[in-house]
Formats: sequence, C-alpha cells, structure tokens
Amino acid sequence: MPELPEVETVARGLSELLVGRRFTAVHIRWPRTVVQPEAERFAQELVGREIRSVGRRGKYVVMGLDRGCLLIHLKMSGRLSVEPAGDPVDGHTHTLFDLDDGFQLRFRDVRKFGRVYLVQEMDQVTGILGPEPLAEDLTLEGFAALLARRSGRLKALLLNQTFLAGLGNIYADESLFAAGLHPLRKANSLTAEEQARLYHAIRGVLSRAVDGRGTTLEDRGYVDATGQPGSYQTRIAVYGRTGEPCAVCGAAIERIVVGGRSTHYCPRCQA
DNA sequence: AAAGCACCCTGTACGC
DNA sequence: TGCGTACAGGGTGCTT
Repeated sequence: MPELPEVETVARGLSELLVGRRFTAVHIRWPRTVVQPEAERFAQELVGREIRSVGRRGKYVVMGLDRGCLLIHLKMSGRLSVEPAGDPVDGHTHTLFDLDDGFQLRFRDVRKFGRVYLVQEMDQVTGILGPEPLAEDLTLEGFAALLARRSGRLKALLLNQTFLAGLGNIYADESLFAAGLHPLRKANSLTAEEQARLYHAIRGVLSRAVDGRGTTLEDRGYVDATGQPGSYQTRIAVYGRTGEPCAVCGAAIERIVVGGRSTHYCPRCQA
C-alpha cells in the first residue's frame, strides 16, 4: 500500500528522528523479514552503526549508515515508528531496533510482506529499479523514449518497478485518469501529445500526493513515522470508486483486472 | 518481451 | 453466532 508519496513522507519523518543515532541492538521476531544477510548476522552487524541519512528510492526507505546501508520495504502493511524502548509492543511488530538514546525504531507489519536488507551499496537492492518519476533528470523526451520501446499495456507498465520506480496501484490509476488514457492502451501506441500528458500526469499526481503527505484510505491504515494519516485521499478520482460517478463527466467508474491488479478508470474520460 | 499465475500473509467481507 | 472461503495487494519467480 505505501507507494512513493507515503514512503517519501515516512522517510522524511524518520530523518528528523534518526539521523545521528546509533543502533545498540536489534530484535527480530519474524526472521523472514530479513533478506540479507541472514537474520542473526543482520542483527549482529547492525549494532554500533550510525545513521547518517534517511531517504527513499522507489518504495524503499534507504538509511545511509557510517558503513553500508539499511533498506526497508514496507510492502502492503508495513509501518515504521520511533518510540520509547519501554513502551508496550504490539503483536504485529516483528523487528525492533534499539537506539542509543533510549528509543526504538519499530517495524510493524500485519501481513509480514515487508523486508529489510543490510548491504554495502544500496544498488545491490535498488539497482534494478527504473528511474525516479520526480527526478529532474527524467525528462519528457527520456520518458517518451522509454514508452516507445514497450508494447505492453500502460497499467501493467506503470506498476513495473523496473520501468518506473515508485508507482503502486493507487497512483497508477490516478495518473492514467489524470492523463485521460485507458489503462489497456499499449505504451508504444501513444502519440507525442499523449506521452506528454502521461508524463505530466504522473509527476503532477505524485507531487500533489507528496505535498498531501500520502493517501490514507479508511480500510487500510497508512500513517507516517509519527502516526499521522495523509490527506491525498480527498483528491482520489478513480481508485476504489467503482460505480461512482466520475467527477469530470459523470460516467460510472469501471473496474477491470490488469496483471492481476484491480484497475479503476472512467470509460468516458479515458476512452 | 509480454502476460498469466502462484506464492507469501492476514484482516475483512461475505455466504450459509 | 460462527464457520469457511474469497479477496486485496507489492514484488518475485516460474511458465507459457
């Protein structure tokens, strides 16, 4: 559920709380959370390292350490928070990182899909990701060239992290709506004008969602590192609105399945 | 290269 | 009331 805007918001919040702190111990209650290195070594090797930066690449939270880096993927239901080490621990909190100031970085993850990595270079994990949608160096020309060499359907492509990093189901649907493009359109069939619409739609939607500190839908419970919900849910046009009238044209929003993911779109605005 | 699907998980919704 | 079952979703990996 957390996509680029949510991960960005979490990372910014953690940065305030964690930069300069040092890990003093690591407690792993669900070892499968740890991908690399193996859980016991992960815990041992992290002790004593200092957090120099907290940022984001795609949907990964990336912590630069004095040696190597720690990456965390929240997947569906992961939440990160910083709490006093003595506070009660919820049953879904599977990984806890003791800090040198008496606080604890806690990784709570109801569905247990979330993953953590400790590596020398972040590219060992993020190297396969596509470009950052909001990066200045992703130009319209560059993006158009990427689209032109893909024959797949737009929705599937936007969800493909090796094509573009950071979009998930919500912002892929919202971007396609903002661009006025049907999710089943083939990427290499877009006119130059449509390529431009998609480029600006993705960047606009993501920028506004970052400004709004992410999307918190009623049925999921995204919150940032300080427990605050986002506000972008008030601006969602199509995601999860099957059957509701389109705010632009009034047509009923439709739902189809693309690449095994539910996809919401306006049949009139996105013809 | 594209697309379909199983898998990993669990809370929630729904049918009986 | 309570049970069983389907489903959602990010990403990987396997198969077609």
